[in-house]
Amino acid sequence: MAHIPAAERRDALVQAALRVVAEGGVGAATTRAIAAEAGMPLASFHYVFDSRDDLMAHLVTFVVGQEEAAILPEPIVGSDLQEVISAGLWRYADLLRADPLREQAMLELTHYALRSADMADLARRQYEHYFSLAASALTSAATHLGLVWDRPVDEVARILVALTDGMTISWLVDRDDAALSDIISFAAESVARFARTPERAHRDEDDVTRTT
Amino acid sequence: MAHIPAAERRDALVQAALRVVAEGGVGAATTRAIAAEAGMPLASFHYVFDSRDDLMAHLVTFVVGQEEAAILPEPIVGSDLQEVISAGLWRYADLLRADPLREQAMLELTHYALRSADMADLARRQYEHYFSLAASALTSAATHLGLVWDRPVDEVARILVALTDGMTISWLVDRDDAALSDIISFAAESVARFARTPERAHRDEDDVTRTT
DNA sequence: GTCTATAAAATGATAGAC
DNA sequence: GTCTATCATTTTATAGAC
Repeated sequence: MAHIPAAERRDALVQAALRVVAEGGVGAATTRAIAAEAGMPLASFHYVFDSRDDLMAHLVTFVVGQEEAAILPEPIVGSDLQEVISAGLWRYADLLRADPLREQAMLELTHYALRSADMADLARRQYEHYFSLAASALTSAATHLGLVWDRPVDEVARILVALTDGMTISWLVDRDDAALSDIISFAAESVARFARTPERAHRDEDDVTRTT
Repeated sequence: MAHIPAAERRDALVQAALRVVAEGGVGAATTRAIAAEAGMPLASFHYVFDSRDDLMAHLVTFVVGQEEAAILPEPIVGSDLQEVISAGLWRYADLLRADPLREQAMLELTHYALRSADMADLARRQYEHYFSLAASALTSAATHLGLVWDRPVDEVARILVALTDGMTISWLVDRDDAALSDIISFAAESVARFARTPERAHRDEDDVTRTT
């Protein structure tokens, strides 16, 4: 058959692997299934990847970049912080509802990565990336509205990511759109309370930042 | 060897399977690995279970009951609702830190169940069970303190479960105890705001009780 | 470089001796 | 009822023809 650059084959196989994982879970991602999904003979798989684990590591790395591209097409603007956060969460929620299997695959890949000594670090980086994305969105939103965060923005970002993961699992399990809406409302309202106008000096009447 | 009642073998295999999943993930839960962990020959596996899927279904059912026993040993009392919720979440967090692989296994089993047409319903029941446990804890806490929930307690329970799942994943990924503490503080404070004293008549300025 | 054919290992499931 | 030995399939990985 035609000659295809190795880099191109690698990309095609990684993307095929994501589709296979989305369709049938990590367990369904056999070398044969992936090669077939990519329309290649099995041997092409091992020509560009050392092993199945090699590809899986590349897959985890790949999906992190994908998530960024999907979630941050452009910054959200609005006049109310709660509204802005809500809109951002809804954008993710729409993504989730449009392609549930993909988000399910993302979570499964995180768990898969955590099981391997080598890939566990990839999972950590994946989440650091999420935190960073959330923090940057929160910072930009607050700045735009002339607000400052009451707590370190990294901390607020973490909470937002946790809420997102939680609502994702919840919705994946029962597909309850009303409940999804409830969680988004709660998250937006609760997280927005961490921002204040900078005019008002920071009160440290309740310094509950750390109880460890 | 000695005769062992079938029911006993089934229990032993299910518990062995949970240990294997905790140790190496769902992918590591082969029939051989499970039988070996239970100290039985492979044939005993198929003597009491029709197939691997048969056991996995029983495993998912089993872990739901386990989670209940672990989380609800006795109701938590206190003088402040936020404190009570925080204490409840800390009890779960301690469980998580004491046996991280077990909670990781729980999440993986949920994803595994969602992949199978038959078991997807088990996952739904699993979460309905979680919601119900959370709702009952929230009701009892509020009642104890003479408070009523501003929103349907089922809705608040869902949010609490989502927060729990989110903080679990977050901690499993980076094992950051300080971040865990932050999320618990946030959750307790934010969720507690949904409760009010019943003396004050229910205002229906924002009647958002049900959007189903 | 590409692909068919096959080796090597792992896995689900069972037969049949005891 | 229990367990060893084995089958049948699947899967990872590679050899070797083109």
